[in-house]
Parts: sequence; structure tokens; C-alpha cells
Amino acid sequence: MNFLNSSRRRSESAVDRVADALRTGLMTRRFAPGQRLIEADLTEEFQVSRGTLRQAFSRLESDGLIDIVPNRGAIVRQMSQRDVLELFQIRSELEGLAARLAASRMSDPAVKARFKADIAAIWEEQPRVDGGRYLDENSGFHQAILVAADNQQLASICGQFHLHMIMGQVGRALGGEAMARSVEEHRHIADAILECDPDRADRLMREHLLRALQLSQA
Amino acid sequence: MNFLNSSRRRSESAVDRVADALRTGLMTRRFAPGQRLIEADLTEEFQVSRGTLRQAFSRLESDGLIDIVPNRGAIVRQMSQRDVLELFQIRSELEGLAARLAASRMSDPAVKARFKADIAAIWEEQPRVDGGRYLDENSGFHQAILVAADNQQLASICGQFHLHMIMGQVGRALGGEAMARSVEEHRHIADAILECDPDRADRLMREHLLRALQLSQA
DNA sequence: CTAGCAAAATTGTTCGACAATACTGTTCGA
DNA sequence: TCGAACAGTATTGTCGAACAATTTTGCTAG
Repeated sequence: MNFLNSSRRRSESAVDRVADALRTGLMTRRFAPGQRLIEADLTEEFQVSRGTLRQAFSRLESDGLIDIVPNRGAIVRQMSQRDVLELFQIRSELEGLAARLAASRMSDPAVKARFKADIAAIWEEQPRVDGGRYLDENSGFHQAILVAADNQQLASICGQFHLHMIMGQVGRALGGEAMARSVEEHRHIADAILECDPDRADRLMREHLLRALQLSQA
Repeated sequence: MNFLNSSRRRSESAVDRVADALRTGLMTRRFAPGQRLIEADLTEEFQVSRGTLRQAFSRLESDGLIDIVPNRGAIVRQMSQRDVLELFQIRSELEGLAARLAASRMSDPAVKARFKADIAAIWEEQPRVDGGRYLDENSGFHQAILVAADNQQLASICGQFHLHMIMGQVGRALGGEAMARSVEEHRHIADAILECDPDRADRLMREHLLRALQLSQA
């Protein structure tokens, strides 16, 4: 999954490295919700000082991935059903906006070409049997829309939401027919965007996410 | 960005205190955009260790208020015209959603009563001459809607945006007639919400924010 | 006046220390 | 036996000093 691997930049600070590692651990469920993250253990594992580790904690806390409770330290955040619901409402708005913006930028041929290239994968015929590959495709699709929308703040915020969604295990355990349906919806959304139809793109995107919510609640 | 952390910790840790102080300093323009925040100066001023200060920095960075550049430290973020525009687009979506949610909850008499009480100030007759008081009223109005909307994640994220907006000096230097117009719009939005008309509330809120954007760009 | 170099400032990170608070297991009295 | 007081341990919150790496500044020579 491409959102898990961290490109090792030379100038990556220790704080960045640790924060990324923790994020990965959180997403892969190595650290379970509710679990306490003991500083002594992690400084040992990552070979960093407590100060560095605590900076990383601060960052993850601001990202909403963990809670820091006074005198009890860092605790892996648990998302309630309600949290998931609230986040989905918000995400629908933002991704709807992204779809609308993307659609309205398709009059620019360069943007359109780039978008087409980015979403090429969704037109492939063979059925999605591999869950991991489907997730990559899904991730890539939404990412491509954000790129086309050309709103960096929006991209940044939606990136965060993506993390949360994965954290909440939404979209795991999708059945084959659910994936097929999702792929189908992606294509319809892509059509609307490519045809410069902001309203339709927006509406389809919202419906798409609503469906995903229903699947996850089932 | 801190979407999920809505629960305020009541114990005032040193990190919290410093982060709050820095936030205030940022908003009041005591620290100007582009300015470097020198650790030695601030540890001296706040009487905390570098570790504590750096934790606060980490938090502000995740909130998007400062940038941390390797080997150059914390730098007050400058918002470009484009950033402001992008944020406004996003804020319109989210506050529109909030207005819609709030309107749809007005069937609950308790919620309605609470909302009415919260926004009592906007019905006052005397003209808004004092910019500070207007800003408070404006802030209270949007806050009341978020409370009524009953979506904690949304409230949290919108709170962040508020910071950014102030950082971007949007909504400063409003003329008297602009304030009067804004108050007028607030009343129309409140009407729509109280009448349980989600679509109208949403639309009016978006128009309201769009107008604010135009004013700020002028 | 500029290039280049040395000195000073500043950051990134570590380590060890200490008090404050939370957790745990044990003992003691009813 | 049960539960409450207690003491010991674990863990966190914060500090201060230290050091290398990097950036910035100031000075000098050309």
C-alpha cells in the first residue's frame, strides 16, 4: 500500500522518522486502539531520546491519531461509531468540493490529460480480486481528483482524513461485489469530471462516499 | 491538523501554556509572518526548557501556524493570497454543512432554545461601531451554529480555520457598512436555521462567506 | 566592495536527573 | 473473606547541560 511506505529522504529528521514509523504502526494495527505507548519502550526501539519521541507524539496528537492524557502519556485513539459518522459527513463535503473543482478545471487540456493519465487504472477490465490493489486504486483515484482540483489546503486536509478512515478500518473487508460497484462509481465520477460537469461530479462523489459509509456500518 | 481532539485538557501543562501563548502572539501579530522564532529568546521569556518549547513548536506546526525548516527552526507561516482563497473555499463548504446540520436539528425544542439563546446578541438594534465587539459577535454566531450542528469533528476543524483566517488578517479593518451588512446576513441565516430550512441556511451561509472573501480581497 | 574564512549563534539531539502522578501488590482490620 | 490504607514501583512532565552539525554574522584580505 503506497500510503504506508515512507520515502527515506536524506535530510529526514529523527522526529520525522519516528512520527512516520508510529503512523505506520498505528495504521497497521501494530498499536491497537486504547493501547498506551510507553516512552521507554519506544525510545529503546527507535533509538532516540525521550525529547525526540515526545515531539513525535505531539505531532501525532495534533493529527488526532493519539491522545495525550496528562501523566498517563500517549494513548492510541479509538474512534467511536459517532466519530466515523461525523468524519464521513465532513469528508463528503470536502471530496465533493474536490470533484467539483476538478470538473471545472477540465477545460484546460493539460490538466485534463494529466487527470486522464492519473486515473488510467480505473478503466482496466479485469475484476478486482486483490483487496490491496483495490485500495491502491481507490487511493490513487481520490488523489488524482485532488491534484486536478489544484487546492493544496484541500489536498492536505483530505490526506489527513484518509489516514483516519484507514485507522477506523473503514473499507477493509470489502466483498468482491462491493469493490466492483465502487469501481463502477469511480468511472461515473470520472466521466462527470471529464465532461466538465461540476454539479454532477459533486453529487456522484457524495453518493459514492455515502455508499461507502453504509457498507462500513453494515 | 487537530480534527479529532475536541476535549480540552483542563490540566494546564507547560506545553499547553506555551503553545497557547504562541498562538496568541501569532494572532496578535506580535510575531510577524516570516519571522524566526528563536528558541533561546522564548525559553527565556516563558521560563521553560527547550524540550518543552520544541513540543509546543511541533504542535503549532501540525496546526499549520508555523513552518519548521531543518536547521533554521520555527518560522511564522505567511499565508499567500492563494492560501487564503483556498481556505475560504473549504471553509464555505464546512460552515455551509454546519448551517445545514443546525437547521435540520431545530425540530428539537431544546436545541432550538439553546441556539436562540446563543445568538441573542445578533438581534440587538444599535449599530456595530466597535470592531472588536463585532468580531466577538461574529465569532459567537458561527460558534453557536457549530454547537447546534452537534458535530464535534466539524467544530474542531472549523476552529482551526478560524485561527487561520485571523492569521490572514481577513476580517480586520471592516467598514461600518460592511459590518452592518454582515449582521444583516447573520440574521437571515439565523432565520433559515430557525425555520428548519437546511438548504436555504446552507446557501445563505455560503453567500455570506463568499461576500466576506470579496471584502477581504478588496 | 566583494570573496572567503573564522567566530558566534542557532538548531537537532542526547543524556541524566528530579518531582509529580498513576499503577500495583500487600498487609491489616473488620 | 473483603475491602481499605499503604508503600513501592512504573511512568510521565520537565529541567539543565552537553555536543555536533549547520547557519548566520563579522571581519579581513585582496
